[in-house]
Amino acid sequence: MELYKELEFKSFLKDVAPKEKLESTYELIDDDKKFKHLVGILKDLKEFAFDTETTSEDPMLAELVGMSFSWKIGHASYVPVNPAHSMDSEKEGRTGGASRYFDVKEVLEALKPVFENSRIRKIGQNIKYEYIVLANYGITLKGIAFDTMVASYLLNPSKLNHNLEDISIEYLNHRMTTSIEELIGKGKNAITMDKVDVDKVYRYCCEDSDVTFRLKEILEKEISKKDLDRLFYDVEIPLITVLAVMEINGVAIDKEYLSDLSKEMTKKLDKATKKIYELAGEEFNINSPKQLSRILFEKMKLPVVKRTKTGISTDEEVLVKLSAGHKLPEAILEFRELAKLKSTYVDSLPGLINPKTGRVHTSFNQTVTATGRLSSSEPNLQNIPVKTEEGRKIRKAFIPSAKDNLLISADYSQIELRILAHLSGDKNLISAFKEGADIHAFTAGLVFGVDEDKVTKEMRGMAKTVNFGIIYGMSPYGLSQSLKIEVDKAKDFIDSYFERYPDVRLFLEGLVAEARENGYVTTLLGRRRYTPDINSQDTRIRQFAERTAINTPIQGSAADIIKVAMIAINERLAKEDMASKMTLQVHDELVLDVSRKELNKAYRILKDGMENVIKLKVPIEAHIEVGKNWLELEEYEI
DNA sequence: GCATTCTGCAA
DNA sequence: TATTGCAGAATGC
Repeated sequence: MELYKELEFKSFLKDVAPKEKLESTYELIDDDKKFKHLVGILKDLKEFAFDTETTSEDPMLAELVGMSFSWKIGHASYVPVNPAHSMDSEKEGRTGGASRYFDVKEVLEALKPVFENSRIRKIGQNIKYEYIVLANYGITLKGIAFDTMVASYLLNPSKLNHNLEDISIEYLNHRMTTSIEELIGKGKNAITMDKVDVDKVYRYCCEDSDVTFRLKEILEKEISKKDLDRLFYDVEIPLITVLAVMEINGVAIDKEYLSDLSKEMTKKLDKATKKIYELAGEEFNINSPKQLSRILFEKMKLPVVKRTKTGISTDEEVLVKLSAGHKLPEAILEFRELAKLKSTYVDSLPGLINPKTGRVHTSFNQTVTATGRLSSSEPNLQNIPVKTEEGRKIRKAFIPSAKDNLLISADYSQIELRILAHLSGDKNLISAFKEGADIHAFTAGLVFGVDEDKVTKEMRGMAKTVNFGIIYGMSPYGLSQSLKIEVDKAKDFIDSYFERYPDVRLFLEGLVAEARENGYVTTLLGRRRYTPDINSQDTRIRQFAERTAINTPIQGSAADIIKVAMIAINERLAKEDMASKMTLQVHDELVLDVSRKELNKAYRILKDGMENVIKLKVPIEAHIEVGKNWLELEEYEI
């Protein structure tokens, strides 16, 4: 559940923000002389903002159709280019008159020394996008110095959007002028533009660079005011390049294996479907909660366990309970598992393979989560199944990029509890980690008052649930639900936990107090999340704010640590000129695609980078596995 | 076609 | 009435 997400009074802001033009001059570069002059200027600059116009939103498929540049307040220049495949533009009558398209190859050849000169500072809005587009033209963008999207995110990570439009309204009190879509029609882009369009459109492209450059001047001061300089310039900005390279690397997928798996699942699904129809006495859409409710609760008259906003719940928890009284719910559960895996992963992943590279290129989003974590989309490679046997089969489709390569996976062991030990300074928790104890068994020993070797599986399991719950700011009721015990029992459990870890309690209470006092909480590296609901009159909303005040510094510090590790590991891989590539990050796990020759070297860099780049009051441990796919990994140590 | 709801996958 | 995400299918406008 998500109670709090910053509202974006979008329409409101759009109505009140002024729309008058910025005091700016925009220039269309439409002959060779002007272009040469522009290149001459760019070469001698200390810094500039730029923006690319492309044919696709996916940078891995995008072709360049124009670029704008701004290097002083109130000015921008736009260079229209023809993508490589439509060089017959002259025949189409696109040249001559006031506008002319330049050949993309010639433009980029002239600009390459500028883009690759790290002494010229580059400013952008979502500049990871520019990095990837240019990389696909053989240009390595160097000197990335500022990203307005990332800056806006650090200033307030709870915002839903960090697009240029919204940042411009918030910090410049300026509403962006008409979008290209509004101007020339939806679905049209620069490829389909004619000469007249370009004469109109260049101003709007220039506005993007102009606004980006103006925003940088403001946002850099805001970043400093909030003491976010180190986090921004030493972590988030260097991370942009790391993420761009990971996205470009992509992951290889075993298409044939997935195709076989799909056929196998179709058969199983057919069987499950028939069984369900038989048990239900009729055919219906099993995927529809509405139709399923009719069958389960009206036709079969099974008991109602819980309700949703609009009807009766048929989720997993409910079906498990109903399984005791009837065979149908169990059959539905089996169907659900297969249908979910097939549609979300098995059948969708092949369609996301890039035809040029043969790999899947996820987006690692740097400005989405409220806590500082990354997110992954199109496809989300951070939720590939692992818990069930059927689900794990999907991991086998994730393979190295070459036949002689292997995957190395490294994951942090109990990173969030180690952070809790560090931040709280709790003696018991710290000594547990220093001794290398099994933390859940150790906790069980303390809470149940028995020696660690007397801890049963059940006791350990309960302690594990409590350890997780602590990180989420859980209530006695929450724990009682999770452990399926009485609320009083759960309360006793939590009380004895805090009795054994007294400084953890003080620390967590301190976080809530801090949120009330400052209006925000911070992570290890000073990342902020505001807690506007911490004094709400509404108990539910206030308690939710209290839980986020507890969870954010822990989850966010873990995000800080792995980000620093990623930068260090990438630097070392590059310095050693290695062919091994970082390909995935899953919150507490990194995956590298390595050649066998480099295995030991990559192992050392990975292990040392994850464990030693940041020092806590307790050791940080990374567990390393190697294998020929993401399923069949085996423990690896040198 | 787009937004909402329910559901379920991960750390 | 346990934190953070992304996405597919159904549904309704």
